[in-house]
Amino acid sequence: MPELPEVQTVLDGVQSVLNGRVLAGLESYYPGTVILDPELSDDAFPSRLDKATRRGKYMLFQLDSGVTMIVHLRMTGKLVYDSQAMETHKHERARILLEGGEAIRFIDPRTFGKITLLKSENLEYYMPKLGPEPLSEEFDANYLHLILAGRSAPIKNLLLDQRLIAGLGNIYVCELLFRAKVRPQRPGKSISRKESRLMVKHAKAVLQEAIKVGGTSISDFRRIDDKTGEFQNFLQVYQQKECPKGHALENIRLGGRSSFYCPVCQR
DNA sequence: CAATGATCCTGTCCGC
DNA sequence: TGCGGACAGGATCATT
Repeated sequence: MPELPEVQTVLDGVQSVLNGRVLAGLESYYPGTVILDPELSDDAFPSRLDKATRRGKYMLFQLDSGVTMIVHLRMTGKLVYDSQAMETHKHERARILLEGGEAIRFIDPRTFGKITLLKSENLEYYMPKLGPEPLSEEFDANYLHLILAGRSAPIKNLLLDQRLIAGLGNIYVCELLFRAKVRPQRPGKSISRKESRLMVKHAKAVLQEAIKVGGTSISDFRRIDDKTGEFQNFLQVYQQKECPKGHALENIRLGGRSSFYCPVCQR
């Protein structure tokens, strides 16, 4: 489900829910969903939220007990706020307990999502090495051109590699490649400096537009308040039949993922 | 190191 | 209606 704009949308929602509230605990209902740092202190809870941040598709909740909670939604994870959470939902894998019976449910049918609770000073050990944030200044034409040099893999696969750029996923890569008029199967090293500049520009634009409207709600993505995002209404190629100019789109598989592109507009 | 494919799971959709 | 197969927004591990 969630790429950078969706994760940012969820993070903003969770932050407003947690603001001023006391976190009482974390319950796990499915083996492997919750990961606990062996060095975790016993007094992780009760605590309050110090700071909520996003790194790529990871949400980081820094608690004032010296503990950090990392949430990754992977494909189908959702966070759902309930003012009175009683029986567990069918796909509820974990629950963040708040004071007074309130809770944030972690719903995840495919069980790929993870919540990690760790001593804040061990954060580096628990976070993978990620590339720059696509919305940061560090991600510019120079950087992109540099990491593409000498690479024979398709540009789409490289843009999805979180070690190179952190936060892009299948939907937004399809969209930015269309806007930059670059075919997804082009080898990284074949991308010109000019095309690198266009891809950077359009990556930032498409992400910012999506954040502005609360992300893309394909299938069942929801904000924590259960509202849908709106960016699915602005997709130009992902899961579409034709491009805005009316050309029939191709859908090929790259790295095991469906890749929509326009054979006329993209070169 | 780079590239590719399999894998972790469950639900949904499509064709027969 | 039922069944089998393909597919799904992600990341990691093994293999070549």
